[in-house]
Amino acid sequence: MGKKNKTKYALLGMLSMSPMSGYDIKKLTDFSISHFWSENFGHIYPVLKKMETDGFVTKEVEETSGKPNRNIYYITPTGRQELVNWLHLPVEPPPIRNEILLKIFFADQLPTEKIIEMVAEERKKCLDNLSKYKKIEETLKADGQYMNDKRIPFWLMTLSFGVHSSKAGVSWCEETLKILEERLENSK
Amino acid sequence: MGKKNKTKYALLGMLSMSPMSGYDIKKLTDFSISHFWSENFGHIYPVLKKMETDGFVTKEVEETSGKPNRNIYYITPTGRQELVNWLHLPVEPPPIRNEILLKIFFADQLPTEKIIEMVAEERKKCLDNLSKYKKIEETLKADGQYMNDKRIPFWLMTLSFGVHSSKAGVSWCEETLKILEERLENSK
DNA sequence: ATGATATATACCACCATGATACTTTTCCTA
DNA sequence: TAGGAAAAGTATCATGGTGGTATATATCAT
Repeated sequence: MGKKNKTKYALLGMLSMSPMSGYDIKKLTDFSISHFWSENFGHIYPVLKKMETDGFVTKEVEETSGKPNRNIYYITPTGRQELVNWLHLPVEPPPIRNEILLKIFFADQLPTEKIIEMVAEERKKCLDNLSKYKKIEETLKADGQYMNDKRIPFWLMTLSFGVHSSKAGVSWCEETLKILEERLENSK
Repeated sequence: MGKKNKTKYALLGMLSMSPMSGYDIKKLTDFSISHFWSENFGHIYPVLKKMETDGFVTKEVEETSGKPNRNIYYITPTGRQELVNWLHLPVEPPPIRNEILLKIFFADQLPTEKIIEMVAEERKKCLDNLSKYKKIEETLKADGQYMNDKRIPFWLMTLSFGVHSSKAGVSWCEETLKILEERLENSK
C-alpha cells in the first residue's frame, strides 16, 4: 500500500454516497467502516482541499451562526471516474507491522507469566471484536431501513472478514497459551 | 500503535541478538521477521543515530577498502533495559487500513466479474503465504543449526500466527466468491 | 454555575515508506 | 574477456499517515 494516497479514495467513496463536510466524513467512517479503515482530521481536511484544486470535488459553504461554517463537498464526474479507476486497480499489499508478534519474537527476554498475560489480553481483544462484528451483522440483517439497499451484501462481506480474522486470532491465542502454560509447568 | 516509535524496539531487539550495522539489520529483518514486520533504510539510519545520542547503542567504525565504512552498533545495558521495559508494556492496537475491504465496501460501482477477479487474486496471495509459512516452519523444525536454541518456540509461534491468518483469509475469500458467483448467475 | 459533549476547521510534530543517490567489489554470462 | 547485474554499504528526500492540540460556540446534564 505504501506511500500512495488511499485517503483520497476513502473520501471519494464516502462522497459518492452523499455530499458531506469533513466532519461528516469522519463521523461516517468511524461509524460504518472503522472495523477495517481509519481516517483522521489531520489528513481529511488537507486532502479535501487538494481534491478541490484537482477538480475531483467542489465545495459549498453553508453559513451557520456561532459555529464555524460547514464546508460541504460534492463529488464531481471527474471525481467519480477517479474512484472507479482506483476500484479497477489491483490491491496493493500494505507493509505489515504486528507489535505482539515482535514482542513474541523477543520473548525469551520475558518471564513466561508475562507472555501468558500478554497473549490472554490479546485473546480478550479478539473475542470483543468478534462479538462486536456479530452484533453489527445482526443489526444490518434485521434493520428495515437498509432492507432493499443493494450495497448490503458488500457491507456484510466486510463484516464477515472481521469475523474470520477474529476467530483466527482467538484460535492462535489459545494454541499459544497452551504451549506457554505447558512451558510454565515444566519449569517448576 | 500510532505515532510511537516502534522501529526503535525492533532495532534494539535485533542488536540484542548480536552487534550489527544498519545494513545487517535490514538484511536480518527481511530474512527473519518479514512475515510480520518491515523496516526500511529511510528509518533505520536516523533511528540508530538518535539511539546513539540517547545512549542505547554505541558505534564502532569498521574500516574497509573502497566500500563505505561499516558502522557497527552495539546495544548498551541501558538499551537492553529499554527493550525489556517495552516488552513489559501492553500492546497498542494499530490503526487498521485494509484496502481490499475498502474496495468491497464500494463494490456496487464495479461489475461483479471484476470483484470476483479481485477476490480470487486475494485468495491466491493467501495461499502463497500459507505455503511459504509452512515451508519455513518445516525448515526451522528440521534444521539442526537451531535445534537447541531456546528462542525456536517463539519463532514458531509467530509463524503459526501467519498460518492461522492466511487460512482465515482463504476461507473468507472462498465464502465471498461463492456469494459473488451466485450473484453473477442470478443476474443473467 | 459549571463542566462535559457535540459541531466544525485547522495545524503541528512525529513516525513510516519507497525511491533515489553514490561507490566499489564480486560474480555471472554472452 | 568485456560488460552488466547484483551485492555491500550509508544516507537523504518527498510523501503519506497519526494523534494531539488550538480555537469557537451551542447544548445539555449535574
